[in-house]
Amino acid sequence: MGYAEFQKQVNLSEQDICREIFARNRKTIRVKKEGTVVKNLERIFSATLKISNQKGFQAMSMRDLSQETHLSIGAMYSYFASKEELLAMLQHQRRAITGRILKERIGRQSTPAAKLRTAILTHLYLSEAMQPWFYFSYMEAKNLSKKEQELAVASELYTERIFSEILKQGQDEGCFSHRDLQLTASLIKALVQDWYLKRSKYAKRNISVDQYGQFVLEFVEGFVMDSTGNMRYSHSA
Amino acid sequence: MGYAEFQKQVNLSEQDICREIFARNRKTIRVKKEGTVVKNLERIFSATLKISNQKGFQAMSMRDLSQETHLSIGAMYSYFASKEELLAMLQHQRRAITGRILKERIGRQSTPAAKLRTAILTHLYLSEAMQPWFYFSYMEAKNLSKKEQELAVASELYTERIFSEILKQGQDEGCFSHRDLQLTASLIKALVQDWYLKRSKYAKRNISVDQYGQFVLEFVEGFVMDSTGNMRYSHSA
DNA sequence: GTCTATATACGGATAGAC
DNA sequence: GTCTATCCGTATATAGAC
Repeated sequence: MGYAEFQKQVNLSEQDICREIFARNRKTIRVKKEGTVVKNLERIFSATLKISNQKGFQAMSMRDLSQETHLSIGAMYSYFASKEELLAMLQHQRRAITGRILKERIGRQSTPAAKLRTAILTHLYLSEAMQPWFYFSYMEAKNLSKKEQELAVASELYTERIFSEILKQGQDEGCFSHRDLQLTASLIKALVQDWYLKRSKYAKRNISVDQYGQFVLEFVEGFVMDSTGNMRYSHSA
Repeated sequence: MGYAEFQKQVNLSEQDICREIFARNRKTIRVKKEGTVVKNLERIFSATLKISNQKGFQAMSMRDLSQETHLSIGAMYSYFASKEELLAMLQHQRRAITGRILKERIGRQSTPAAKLRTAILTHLYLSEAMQPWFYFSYMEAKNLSKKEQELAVASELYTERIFSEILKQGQDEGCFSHRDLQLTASLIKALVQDWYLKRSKYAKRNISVDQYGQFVLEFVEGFVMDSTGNMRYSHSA
């Protein structure tokens, strides 16, 4: 699976994302015409991500946002009740999409080796397709309310657990070497996260997401696979 | 080399750090008595790190800081000209110490294998001894002025280069396998950074910095070392 | 050296016209 | 649905007393 193929299979346009957000928040959004809502939510989210990822969410004023979206401050407040709610919506949506797609794609694989590859690449490709969302989620997590912070931590642990359970299954079936499951999972996650945290560095060096993914796979598989190399015969489709 | 040994060899008390900051900023700091300055700088920096690492530097008000330091706002402004300068001082000091100690300790090693171990562990132990500083540097880098941001990026690339040059030397001498130098260095850095970025997670799991270091070494060496295992005989003292 | 009081600007949020 | 005008709290920074 390469990134191009992933993009074809998974629909992650800004429009689709905003339609989903509208569906979830139909009660609180005062504007009712779907076309209008989706168009303006796209502006609001993309502007928020752009400005926040440059100078931080706290430092972004509603006036900044108004200028970037070409909407008045009053109009924007038809779509969320407070700045904090805007932050929470972004975080929530990122988590929902990640969880859903990871689960779905890994579920299609049968062997632990294929699952591990799929988990790493899917996570990586998701973070590529939604890079500003992932970067934002990471950097702004500590500005959330206490309750939302707990959700963010839970989500982090959830994806880590996906990795560690695959590793466990592989160990039990004898195709992975015996390593500390939790620590291995943590390090894998760190490698995947570096892609979206330092994306401009990799862009400057002309490293594509496919190259990065292959490299991480080699790195991880060298550590995790048995020396008998039983991995070689189980590449995923 | 374990963390305990590192701590004995390297002096990184808050007091020493603040004395160094005073030395560098003698002209701009209006208070002149060294004892007073060092005492208050300790308060100011530790409070800034504490509050900022909880809710972000932008979200920390001077009133927050005043309360935590038990200094009035006016008094604090005797030590820096603006909030932005306070941010820059923290960043600058962290970089200066990191660069100096990394260079010094790696310089003492002779073989690439020993250098690699030393580079990884020294970076890790530094980030442990100064965890709030490292976390702060990472999370607040984008709030710096453009000029300071360039310094931060340069510093990031500098430490990455330290890794890639060791890898290069190892390849040339035939004791490391042939991998993409820059990418390998990036991933090593990502693994080391995860320690201070997710420190509370590791603390909850009772993973010590020594355990983490050993695990990262295994992970990295498995990827980088030749299968002949010529590493085994060159552990650093 | 440190404090209190204050200048000045900007923040989020809302009301009500259109 | 969107805009303009405005409320009111809080921000950084400074002046001048002690």
